[in-house]
Amino acid sequence: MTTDTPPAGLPLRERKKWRTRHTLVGTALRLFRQHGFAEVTLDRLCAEAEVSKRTFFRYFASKEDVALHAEAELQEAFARRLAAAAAEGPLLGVLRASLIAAIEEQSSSWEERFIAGRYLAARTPGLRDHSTLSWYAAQSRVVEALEERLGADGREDVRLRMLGEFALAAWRCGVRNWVASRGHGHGNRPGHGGRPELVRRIEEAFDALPAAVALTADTVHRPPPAL
Amino acid sequence: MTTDTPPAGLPLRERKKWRTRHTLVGTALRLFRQHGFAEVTLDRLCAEAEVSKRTFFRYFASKEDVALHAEAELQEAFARRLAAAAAEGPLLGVLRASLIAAIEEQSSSWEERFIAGRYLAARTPGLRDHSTLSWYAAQSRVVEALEERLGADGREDVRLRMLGEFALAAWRCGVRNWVASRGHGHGNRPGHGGRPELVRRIEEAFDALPAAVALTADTVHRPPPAL
DNA sequence: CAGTATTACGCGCCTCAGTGGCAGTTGGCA
DNA sequence: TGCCAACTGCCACTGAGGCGCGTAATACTG
Repeated sequence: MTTDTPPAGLPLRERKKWRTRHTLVGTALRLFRQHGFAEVTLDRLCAEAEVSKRTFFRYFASKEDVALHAEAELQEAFARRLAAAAAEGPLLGVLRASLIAAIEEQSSSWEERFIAGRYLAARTPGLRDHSTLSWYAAQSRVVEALEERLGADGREDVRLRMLGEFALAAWRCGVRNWVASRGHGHGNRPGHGGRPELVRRIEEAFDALPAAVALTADTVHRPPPAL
Repeated sequence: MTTDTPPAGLPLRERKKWRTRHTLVGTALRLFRQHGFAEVTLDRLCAEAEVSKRTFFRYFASKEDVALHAEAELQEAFARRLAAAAAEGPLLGVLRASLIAAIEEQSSSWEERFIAGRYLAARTPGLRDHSTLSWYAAQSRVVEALEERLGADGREDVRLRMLGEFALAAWRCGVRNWVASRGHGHGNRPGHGGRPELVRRIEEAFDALPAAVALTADTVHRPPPAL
């Protein structure tokens, strides 16, 4: 199951922690996929991963967290990218580029975990909710950091907050359509359904953003009449 | 505590149900405000309201639901207004008008409950999350209804979904700044902090929407230098 | 290579939200 | 008046999440 070697150069203690976390995520995703998220109790998961429940909660704040850990990694990468990016030109473009870059910097084992998480979220309302919330929180953090950096005041100028919401909307919309399109393609053809496709969907959503503001009822695209 | 007479003309059974729900919401808000959301157990709440816990869950899906019931009412009114509205001109304007109308159609006892809920949510992460989720769900329902009505396909044209996200963003942003401004005004001066102010904040957010798309770093409003 | 300070871990216990079965009650209606 | 259906209460149960404390491993110091 992909690489399970901890990043070299870390002190022993950190390597152990890395392994514990990695084991927890791995066994959790395996069990959830086999038996369903709700059907796997934390007690069982902990028994399987050979850690105490007490320890589990030292690594993850909730049962949902362990299933969606890949998303948390992405959110962190996004925040890092944005902090490192130069704030020049349209800020929406900066947000967009940071998000795309964060996706593309992930490893292939991340992609596996991410897809596994989305798979679970697609059939588990509780997980969908958790994902929604975590992205909203990530967006809030990002906007606050940006406000700090630019010396902006969110109470006086709401446009920056709006930008955050836009980026979040594009992400959600992109992921949504990406997931939907993965269902149709009879299995996972290579080059279809992976990260490139996800990135494409997100960019599509970003592209549609400016035009959406002025959308009227009669400029809505309707699907071709069913045959 | 405001009106507690059930809407006339209902059959006896419905009036009883109305009273049960009303009692639950009332005692819940009172207890939560007195002792904090987390400190009040459902057992205690049910004892105080003189219903069994089993019955509580026939009325509300969760402990959070009863605290934020006012928001659910507003969401429903919003959906109704939108369904009744003519889909002409810019759709964002239709969404905006429906939301504002929904707020303004509420009773004054609703306003009390709404404010009480926001007060609690402001200091209870779990409630904030619940509110966030419920609004996101409401927005999804609204967009789906609109897609249905206009015969649009969300997979082909993401702009309609984006519109939903815009409206949601304006709501969030409006409420956020409304709550923030209520804290400063040394108590609740009449005409300040009520629904008119809330509506004003939301409209402000809607107004800022189009300009936000093109926001650049050097056009961000900065607060006047602190003295 | 001692000894000591940190830090993580496991165990057992607890609270409480939320669920399900089943029996009792009450309103609607003929 | 009596039946049916909806509603409610009681009770036992599961599972998430938290907490104190004793133990064991790692890191640091001389």
